[in-house]
Amino acid sequence: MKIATFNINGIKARIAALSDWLAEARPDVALLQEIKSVDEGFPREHFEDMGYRVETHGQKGFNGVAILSRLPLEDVARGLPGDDSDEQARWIEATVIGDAGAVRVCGLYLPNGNPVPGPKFDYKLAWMARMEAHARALLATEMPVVLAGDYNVIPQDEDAARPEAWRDDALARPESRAAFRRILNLGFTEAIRARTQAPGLYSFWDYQAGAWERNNGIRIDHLLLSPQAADLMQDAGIEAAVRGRDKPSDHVPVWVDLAA
DNA sequence: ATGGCTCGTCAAACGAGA
Repeated sequence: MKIATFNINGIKARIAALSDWLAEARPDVALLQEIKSVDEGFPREHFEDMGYRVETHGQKGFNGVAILSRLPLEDVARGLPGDDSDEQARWIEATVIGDAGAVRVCGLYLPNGNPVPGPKFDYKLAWMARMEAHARALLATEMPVVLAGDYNVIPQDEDAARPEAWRDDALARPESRAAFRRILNLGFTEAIRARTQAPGLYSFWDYQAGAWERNNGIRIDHLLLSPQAADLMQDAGIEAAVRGRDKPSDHVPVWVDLAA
């Protein structure tokens, strides 16, 4: 079961680029962030015609997450538990029925948190505390669980081409990194880092200042595997070349392949 | 880089992103 995360930066602007990548990479599950669309505005039929079931959790203008799946889905849930007053569409999860077993898959769009300090940074840290509590509950099910998405966290300095430029940014602040490690330390395995410790692996390059051409990137899109999911991992990768195509998102797909 | 581009908005600048 190949599971990918991809922050597409607007579904309407990315139909072609996303469709091309789906057709060539053929992930079983694609977790999308920043669809920037309400549910009724998502081009559902286009992706159904490509063989994908479509589940969305959208909102007007910003944020929004979705699951595309070639495999059956059960028990779809929308919204991160822990704060009924939170209106932002940043979490969707479902159970994917694979040929060799079921996997609970969560797609997340973690808040950016800039500027620091301020209410947006407070919201980011509160959101991460809620995610930690929910991740603990998911681990207790003892199912294979995958937490995949745009974390807006640069875990370590080697995950940025210019770490000094991010030192005071919400993506690299010690509080953000500590909150990320708290989730990881519940018992999750980060898919890419289970495969390689190499520096220079990025999943985002800014549209500005020739960031892609200069390879001035950061690694902020991650897949965290529960112990039961990590035991099934076959491979993982980052599709960096997608950033160099026509009308690209500023993020690229990151994926894991599980024996499930 | 105190923001050089891109997206969505309900139609022109502006907020948000990272």
